Order: sequence, then C-alpha cells, then structure tokens
Amino acid sequence: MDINFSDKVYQVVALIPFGRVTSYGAIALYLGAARSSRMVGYAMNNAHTVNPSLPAHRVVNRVGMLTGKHHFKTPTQMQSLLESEGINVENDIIQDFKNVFWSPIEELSL
DNA sequence: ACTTTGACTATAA
DNA sequence: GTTATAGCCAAAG
Repeated sequence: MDINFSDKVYQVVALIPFGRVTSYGAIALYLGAARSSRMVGYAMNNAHTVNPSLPAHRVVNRVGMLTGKHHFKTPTQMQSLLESEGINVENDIIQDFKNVFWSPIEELSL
C-alpha cells in the first residue's frame, strides 16, 4: 500500500454515499491520523486535479460548516450540490448535520 | 534542513 | 452566546 496520505483522503471521499456528508476529522481518524484533520483539507486542494469527480462538497468541518466552499469554481456550487442531494444548507451550515453525517469508521469497518 | 502554511479541532476567556 | 488562542501534523517553499 504505497499511497500517500493525500491519496488515502481521496479514496475515502470517493466512498461518501449520496446525500451524506462527513467531516475532515472523521476522515483523518479513519486514516489513523486523527490529529491530521487539517491535512485532509490541505490534500483536497489537489483533489480536483487528481480526481475532479470527488464529492468534495460532501466534506465539511465538524459542525457542518461549508468552510471549503471558496475552493470550488464558484462559492455557491458547494451549497447547491448539497441541496441537490436533499441536504438542507442554511447560512453555510448544514441543517440536521447529525442526521446526514456519514462516518467512514462506522460504515467501512463493519 | 528550516520555515511557513492550512478546506481542522479543542479549550479558554 | 461569540471570539481568541493553542495544538496538531503533513506538504510546499
């Protein structure tokens, strides 16, 4: 398994189901680097170049805030995509975040 | 090899 | 309730 930390992030993000979201910390925790949550977002900078189809809009911070919306082509694209998947976003915050939250550890380790 | 950075998180005030 | 600060660690300069 000679893949970089960033590549692992892409793998997990690619597995996020439709209509669900997860947090940077949850991904980092699944990768065994619980305290490298910042690196998850850092890696996402190249995500669109490695695999543009990565659902980066389904990755938010721990409270469901669309912190990375400015990294999309348009700041409104992230919210639009989430709303298209049935996720209610209001003021850059995902409503019912706990309800749509997807944990890689819970879903992938079972 | 050292310094800076950052799509985070937790704690303190 | 919000705002500030510190810890954290991998990648880029």
